[in-house]
Amino acid sequence: MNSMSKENDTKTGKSTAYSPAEVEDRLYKKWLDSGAFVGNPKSSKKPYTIVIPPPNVTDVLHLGHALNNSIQDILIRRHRMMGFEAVWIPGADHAGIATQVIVEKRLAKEGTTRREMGREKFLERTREWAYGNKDKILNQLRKMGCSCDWTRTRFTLDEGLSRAVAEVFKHLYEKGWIYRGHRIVNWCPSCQTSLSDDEVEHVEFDSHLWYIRYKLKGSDEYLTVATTRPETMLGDTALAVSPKDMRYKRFVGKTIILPILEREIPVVADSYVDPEFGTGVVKVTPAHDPNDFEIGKRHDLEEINILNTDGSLNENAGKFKNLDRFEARKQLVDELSRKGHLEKIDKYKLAAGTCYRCHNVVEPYLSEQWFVKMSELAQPATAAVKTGSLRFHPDYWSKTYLHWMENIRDWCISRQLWWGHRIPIWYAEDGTMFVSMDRPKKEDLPDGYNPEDLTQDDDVLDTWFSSWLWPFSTMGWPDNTPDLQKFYPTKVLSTASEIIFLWVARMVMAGYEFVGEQPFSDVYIHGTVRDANGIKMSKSLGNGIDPLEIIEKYGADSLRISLTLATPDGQDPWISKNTFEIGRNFVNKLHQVSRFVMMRLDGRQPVLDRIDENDLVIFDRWILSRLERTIRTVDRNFAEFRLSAATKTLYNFVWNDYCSWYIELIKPDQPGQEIRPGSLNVATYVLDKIVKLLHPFVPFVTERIYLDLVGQEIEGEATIVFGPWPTTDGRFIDDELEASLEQIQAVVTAVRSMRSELNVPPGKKSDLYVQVDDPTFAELLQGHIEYFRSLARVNDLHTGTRIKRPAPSATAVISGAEIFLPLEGLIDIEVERNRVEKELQNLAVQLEKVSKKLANQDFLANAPADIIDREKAKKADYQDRIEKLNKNLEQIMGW
RNA sequence: GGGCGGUUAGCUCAGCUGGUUAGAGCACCUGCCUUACACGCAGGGGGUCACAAGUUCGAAUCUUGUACCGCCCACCA
Repeated sequence: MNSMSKENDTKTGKSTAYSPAEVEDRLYKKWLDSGAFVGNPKSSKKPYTIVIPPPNVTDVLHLGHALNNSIQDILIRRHRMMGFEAVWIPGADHAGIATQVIVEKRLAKEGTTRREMGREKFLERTREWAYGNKDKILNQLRKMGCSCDWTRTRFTLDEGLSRAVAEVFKHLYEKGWIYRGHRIVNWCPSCQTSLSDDEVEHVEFDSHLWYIRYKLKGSDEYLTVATTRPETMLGDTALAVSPKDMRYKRFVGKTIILPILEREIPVVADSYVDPEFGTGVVKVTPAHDPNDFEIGKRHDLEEINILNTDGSLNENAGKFKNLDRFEARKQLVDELSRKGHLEKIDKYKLAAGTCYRCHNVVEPYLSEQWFVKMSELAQPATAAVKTGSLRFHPDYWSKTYLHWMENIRDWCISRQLWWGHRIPIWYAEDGTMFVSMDRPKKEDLPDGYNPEDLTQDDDVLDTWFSSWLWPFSTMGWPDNTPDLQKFYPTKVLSTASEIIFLWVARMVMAGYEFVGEQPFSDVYIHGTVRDANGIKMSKSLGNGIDPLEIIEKYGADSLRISLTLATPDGQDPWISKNTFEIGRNFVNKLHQVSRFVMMRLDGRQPVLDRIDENDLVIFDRWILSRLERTIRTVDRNFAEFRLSAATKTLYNFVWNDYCSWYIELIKPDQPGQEIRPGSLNVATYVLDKIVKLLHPFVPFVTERIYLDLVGQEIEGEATIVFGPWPTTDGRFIDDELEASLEQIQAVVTAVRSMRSELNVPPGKKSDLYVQVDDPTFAELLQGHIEYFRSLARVNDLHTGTRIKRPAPSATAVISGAEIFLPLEGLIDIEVERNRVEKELQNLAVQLEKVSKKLANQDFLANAPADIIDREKAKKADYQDRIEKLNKNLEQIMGW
C-alpha cells in the first residue's frame, strides 16, 4: 500500500472504509426480533412463496449454496418490498444415502460397523451428527442475511413430513402405482443398496472386450462371445443369437458347455441380439443384466445370482467364491486363457454406471424392490411445461425436462439403508401386506391378524421420496392448513441443473397428484460454481470455499453481490478469491457516497418521499431521468429472470451516473460552500431509491444507510425491509435532456483527455474556449460552467459561435464544437501535433467507411430512410471535424 | 449414438428484435494524498467478434457446416 495514500479520515484518524462486521449481526438480530421475515397466512397481501432447496445435512454450505440462496433472498426481499406476503421456508434434507455413507465411513475408522452397532444405536449416532450439521447450515444462512421465515423451518425427517411420506405411499399403493417387484436394479456394492436410474452416473472407462469360446456339447465346434464383464459368465444360463443370423442358425437349440463351471446351457434365438456387433453371439446372464433378464423371461431361463451384496462372488461362482468382482475377473480371465477359451482381447471404451454418492461401479443386480409407476404421474407434469404454466429460466432447460418426462421409467424407491423413512409396509406371516406408518392397531386389521405378529419392511425409502413432497409437506399437508391455503403453490424454485430430474421434475408430479396444483410456476436454473481454473467446486476436490470465510473477510453483502455479478445468466461462474473484491469495493462505494450525502445534510432531516419539481437544475433532472430508466430496466430484467443483468444495471447507475457524474457535478467549487439545496434534496431522494433498489442484493449496508437517512439507530423501529420498492411513472425520462448532458460530458471528457495527454499538472487551471456551431450549445455551457468548472479545471469559459483560437493552445474537436485550451508554456508542439494527427487518422478511417456505404446504390435503395439519414449525418460530422482539425494542425505547424 | 450450452480485449463476461467508432470489470501503462471513497479519481493502450460458406444493401448478431471446450441423456453385449 502506498504510504501517501489516504487510508484514514483526516479529522478523526479512523479508517472510513465500510466495516460489515460492526453492523451485520446487529441488523440481522433487529430483523429477527421484529418478526420481519415471518409470514402471516391471514394477511390480505398477495402471497409470494419460495421453498428452499433443502441442503443436505452431509456438509456445511459451499459457494454454490451461497449463490443459490443469494438468488432466493434477492427474489424474496424484492417481493416483500413490493408489498407481497413474502415467505421463504427454510430447512434441510436428511440425505439418506449420502449421510449414511459418511457416518459408516467414520464408523469404519473407529473399527466398527452399523450392523455391529445395531439399527437403533446407529440411527441415534447419525441423528446426532446430522442435526449438528443442520444447525451449522442454518446458521450459515443467517450469516448470509437470508430472510427466511425461521418459525417455519423444516427437516425432511420431522414428524409432520414423515406423515406426508406415509400418506403418499398409501395413496400410491392403493392406486396400484406402487408395487413390489423382483427385478434387475442398480446395486452399489459399496453402499450396499439399490439405486434409482437417476442416481447412477455414467463414466467412461478404458476397458476391454474379452472374446470367449464356448464349446458345443459333444463336438469340437465352439461359439465365440464378446463381453465387457467376463466374470458374469459364471451366471450365464444361455447363449443367444439373432434369429435372422444365418451363420448361427444351426446352433439354435443345441447345448453348450459353459467353460470352467462346465454347466450345460442352451443356445436360443432372440431378436434383441444385433448380428453386427461383436461376434453376433451374446452370453445371457439373466441375474446380472437387464436385457438378459428380459431374454431370460422370454425363454424361461434360470436366473443365477453370482454376487453377494458387497460385490464379492457367492457360492454359485465355484472356486471364485468370496473373491471381489474385479479380482475374480482377473483370475477368471487367466484361467480362460490357460485353458484355451480366450480367443482375444480388444481395447474398448466402456461407459460404466457409478454410484452418485461413493462413485464405485454399480452392478445390475436381481432383487426384490419397491417401485413407483411413473407414466401417469408424468402426464400433467409434461403438460404443465408444454402449455407454459410452468416455465424454466433459461427456457432451454424445458427441453431437458420434457425429454426425461417423455422417456420416464419406473422409480425404484426402496433402499437397503437405515437412515431415512422406513417403508410403511407391515408383513403378516402369510405374506399379506398392510400399509401403515406405525405398527397397525388391532382394530385396523382384518380378523385373524395380530399386530404383534407383523414385521415392518426393513428397508427405507429413497431420500427423494420425501424431497419431492417438500413444497407442500413443509406447509402441513396432508392437513389442509392455513399455510397450505395461503402459501401454496409457491412461486419460484431456484436450483442448479443437476437435480432437475432427481428433484424438480418429481416435485411437479407430486404437486399435481397430491395437491392437485403445480408446486411453482417458475424454475430458475443457475450455473454451477467453478474455481479459477473452471473446475467444479466441491469439498471432495478440496477447492471448495466456505461462505463464512468470505463473510469474515469481506462481509455478507460483498459475498452476495459478488456472486450475483460473477454469475452470467444461465452460465457457470468462475470464482476466485479476488472475485469478492468487486463486491467489497462496490459496497464501500455505496457507504462512501452515503457518508458524503450525510455530511452535506449535516444533521438536517432529509425529505425522502418527494422533490420540489420547481427547484431543479438540468443535472437534477438528468439523474432523475437516469433513475427512472434504471428502475424500468431493473424491473424488466427481473421479469425476464436476468438477475445478473439487473445487478449490473444498478452497479453502473450507482457508480457512473450517480457517483462519478451527478455527485461530482453538484459539488460546489469551493470546499466550504453548501450544495444547492434543491440538488442536495435530489441527491438524497435518489440515494434513498438506490438503497431500496439494492436492498435485495446487499441487505445490510442498505439498511444501515437507510437508517442514517431517517435518523435512526440500528435498534430503532424503522426498517428498509418493507421498502417500498421504487416505482416510476417515467415522467422524468427525457431523451433530449440526456443528450444535452452528454454534450457537457463530452466537453469535460475532451478537456480531461487533452490535459492528461499533454501532462498538464492537475493543480494548473486554465481558461476554456469552445467554438460552437449552434448557439444553444454555448448557452448550455455558459449556463452551467459553475457546475463543471472543477471537473474540467477551468477558470474562465469563452464560448460562442465566433470564438477564435487563442495561440498557443491545445485543440480537440467534438461533434458540434471546437475546444481550445490555452496552455502557454505547457504544450510540447510535437506531442500536440501527434495527438491531432492521431485523431485525424481515426476520423479518416470512419469517414471512409461511411462514405463507402453512402456510395453504395443498393444501400441507398434498400435501407430505411432513418438509417440513411443517420449515415449522412455521420459523414457530415466526420468531414466537419476533419476540416477543423486540419485547420488547427496548420496553425500548430506554423508555430 | 442422441440432445443442450459455449467460443467477443491477457482473464471473466455484456452486446435483447441485424445498421454502435464492438463495451464493462479485473489485469496492464501514465498522472493524481482533487472539498465521500487509494476498496479511490482522471486519462490511455489492447479485439480480422473460433473457422468456412450462405442469406442480406448491411452480419459479433440470422442460416448451414466444421473445429475445439463443457454439460446432460442412452440397455448394443
